[in-house]
Amino acid sequence: MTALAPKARRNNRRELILDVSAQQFVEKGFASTSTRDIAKATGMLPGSLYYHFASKDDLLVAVFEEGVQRISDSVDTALEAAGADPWVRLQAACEAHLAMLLGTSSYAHVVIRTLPSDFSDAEKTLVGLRRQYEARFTRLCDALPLPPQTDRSVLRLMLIGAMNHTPVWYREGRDTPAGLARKFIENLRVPLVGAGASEAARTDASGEPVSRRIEDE
Amino acid sequence: MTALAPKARRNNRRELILDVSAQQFVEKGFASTSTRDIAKATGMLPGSLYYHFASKDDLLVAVFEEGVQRISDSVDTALEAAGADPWVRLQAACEAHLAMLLGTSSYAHVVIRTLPSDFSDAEKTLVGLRRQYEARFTRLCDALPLPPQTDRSVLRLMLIGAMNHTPVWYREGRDTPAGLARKFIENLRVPLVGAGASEAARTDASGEPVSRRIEDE
DNA sequence: TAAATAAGCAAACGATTGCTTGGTTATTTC
DNA sequence: GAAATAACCAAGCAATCGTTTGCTTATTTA
Repeated sequence: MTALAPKARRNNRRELILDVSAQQFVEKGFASTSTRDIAKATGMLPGSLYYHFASKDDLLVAVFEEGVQRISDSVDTALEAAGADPWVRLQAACEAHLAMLLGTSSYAHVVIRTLPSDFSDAEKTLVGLRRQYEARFTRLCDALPLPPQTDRSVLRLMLIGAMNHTPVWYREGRDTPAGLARKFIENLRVPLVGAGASEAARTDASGEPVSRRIEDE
Repeated sequence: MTALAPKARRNNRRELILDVSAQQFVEKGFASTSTRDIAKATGMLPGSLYYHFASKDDLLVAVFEEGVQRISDSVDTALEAAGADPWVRLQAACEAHLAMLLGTSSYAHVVIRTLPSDFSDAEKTLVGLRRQYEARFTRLCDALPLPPQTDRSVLRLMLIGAMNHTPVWYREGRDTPAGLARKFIENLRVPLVGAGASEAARTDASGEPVSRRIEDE
């Protein structure tokens, strides 16, 4: 070894700083969180943060990276135990995603809330990280049995948009991540009835009078 | 008259300030937009803004109100011409919502992007305005012919979340608001095929017994 | 034409911002 | 036990922030 890893010597408060930052970024937003706010919550002086991070932007990138790591791990773990059915797998991924987003940790929430375009220097990094994570949903949606003309990209983006909006309205007790994931998938899933019966009710693509949903009976 | 309306005398640059503010709030975010930025873009001096608005927060509230007004009018107008079919009506509302959100004007975008909790003083005002607007979607979703156990609140919140996420990924030319609205609705609409043939393909998603979508009639 | 007022300028206030710099302490390593 | 270094303190810098205050100008109204 000798010239091996630096390996956190002694108590390293880097993690504490990250925890506090994630929480405050979610509570007040990045721009409205001052480095002094973070320092105070960690029990340090403002300048001491710069021993661990080069800049405030750098601190956000670190929180973002940790958030992507955590939510990715969570989804991957859920998928390993999810079996083979494509809809069940997608639902499991959504449940893991929502659990991270609505849970006590703030890291995933930062990933969702942060607009990469607000950080022109790190924009590519942030977009790349998020894309790598969301690739999981691309694959999951590609595996779904869907009518041939379905736009799977739009389906995926709908689902991601719906999930990432939950922090705005979610109330603990009234719902659960698992329950929401189930309802989300239930609302998107098309019952693939045998023998293409479903196409009968499909709409005319160009937006004009669409076949009615319940017309008979 | 004598004691009648104040009635904008001469050129009133209030509207210009609002336009500029809406644009910059969307571009850089509220906290990262300084009053000096806004003043410069209007050709005024920083202090002059305070002749028209009492504070920066006040300015945001004004933009927000204008945004709610515009998107509400747009949706209402679309609904007047939309006929009676519940799905067609919902799709028309979505198209109007998306057109405002993805169009050139920034007002609606501010409404979507602004987190009321970031403005504790005006939080109730902002939430109230947004709720009044979104009530339109509550009514539209209530009118849908859906399986009895469907959670219409979740359906509505899914749709709103999906729509409000579009500014993140929308690219002009590749999609249109109308096209997206159609795909969104298409993905949510369940083809009510005759005689419940669909149940065959239903699966129990997460180990919980999921009530089937289409069971009766 | 005189008084009133709408609209904005000019200049600065105090507070807060992200960050730097030089020194200090405690722990390791040799 | 000496040298090195990880981790932080103490103090402050320059820039920017939202906002205020007093004054000027141009347009209305009477």
